[in-house]
Amino acid sequence: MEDASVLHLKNQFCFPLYAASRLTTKLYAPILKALELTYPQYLVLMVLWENDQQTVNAIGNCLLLESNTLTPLLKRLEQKKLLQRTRSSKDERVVTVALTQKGIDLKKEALCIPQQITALFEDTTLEPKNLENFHQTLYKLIDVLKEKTA
Amino acid sequence: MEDASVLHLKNQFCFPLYAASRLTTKLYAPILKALELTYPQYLVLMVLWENDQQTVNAIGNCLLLESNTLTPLLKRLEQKKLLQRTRSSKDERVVTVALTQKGIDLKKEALCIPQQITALFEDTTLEPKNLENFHQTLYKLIDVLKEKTA
DNA sequence: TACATTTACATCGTGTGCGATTTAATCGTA
DNA sequence: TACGATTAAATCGCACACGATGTAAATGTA
Repeated sequence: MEDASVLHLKNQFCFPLYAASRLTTKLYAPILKALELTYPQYLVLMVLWENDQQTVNAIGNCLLLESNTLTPLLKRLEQKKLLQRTRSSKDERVVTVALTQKGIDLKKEALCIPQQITALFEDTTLEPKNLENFHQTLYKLIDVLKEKTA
Repeated sequence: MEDASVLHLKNQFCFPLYAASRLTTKLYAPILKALELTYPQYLVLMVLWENDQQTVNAIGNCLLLESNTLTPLLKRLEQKKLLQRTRSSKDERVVTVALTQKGIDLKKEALCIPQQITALFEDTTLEPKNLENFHQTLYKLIDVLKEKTA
């Protein structure tokens, strides 16, 4: 008997991560559509709402993304007048990203989003205690993966 | 004091899922590159290695993907001579996907991949017991998300 | 001060994901 | 048996991701 079961989807942890991530994005989509945002755009704004005036590099460190992904994304947010990209005069290589007033104001609209998402889970059997463990393991996993893919 | 901490990345479970999923794909990339496969292509092959001769729909049910994503991906795998797409004669709407001999043979090369991935985690502090819980919660989460995004 | 190296961002090409729509075939039902 | 509804893929357009490369500015060092 050949033990090919190692190759079954159920026995790997890669696939469920991939599936859960995509489904989560899909869960946010209708809520974010009201703000005319995609999920990655929402992430960038969360980073800036927490700390305004960051470089492309700094935003990338928070989200684990690089300029090849961020530059076009930031340009789209700039076109929506939510932020402004300015090349630093001190170091011409650096681009600083700052929220516009419109971008700052959008935070008020976004404040209710976490609540809306949480509400979707209220009638489910996902135990908060398990979720706490889940959250911790997820971050441990990320740390390991960051090291292994560096 | 405004409680904007609900919007912090650390307090959401959406972001770590997104990050872990991307990092995992990156972990597989160099290993899959030896087989000239992308990660989603590898997933499709895993589905077919487990059960050959499936419709586009059936593959999509396994991976939670639809024809708009699968059709181009399957065409690329067909170009690589790993599988063949055939429109069913019984029901002309249905396309059946079958591995070629080359596709079947590739399974032997892939059998060592899970082992290689596992080996990368051997020196880490991720407890197998925690990972078991993690895996379970992940699948529960997927079930809930599937329902909520249906 | 020259100049190789490093750094920050941008650009390019390829491959997903996915909402929306299209096309063609089949099904259900009057 | 007509014919509207449903179904399976495909197509289209847009927005990521990301490896590889390019460009310009800053840095380190002889």
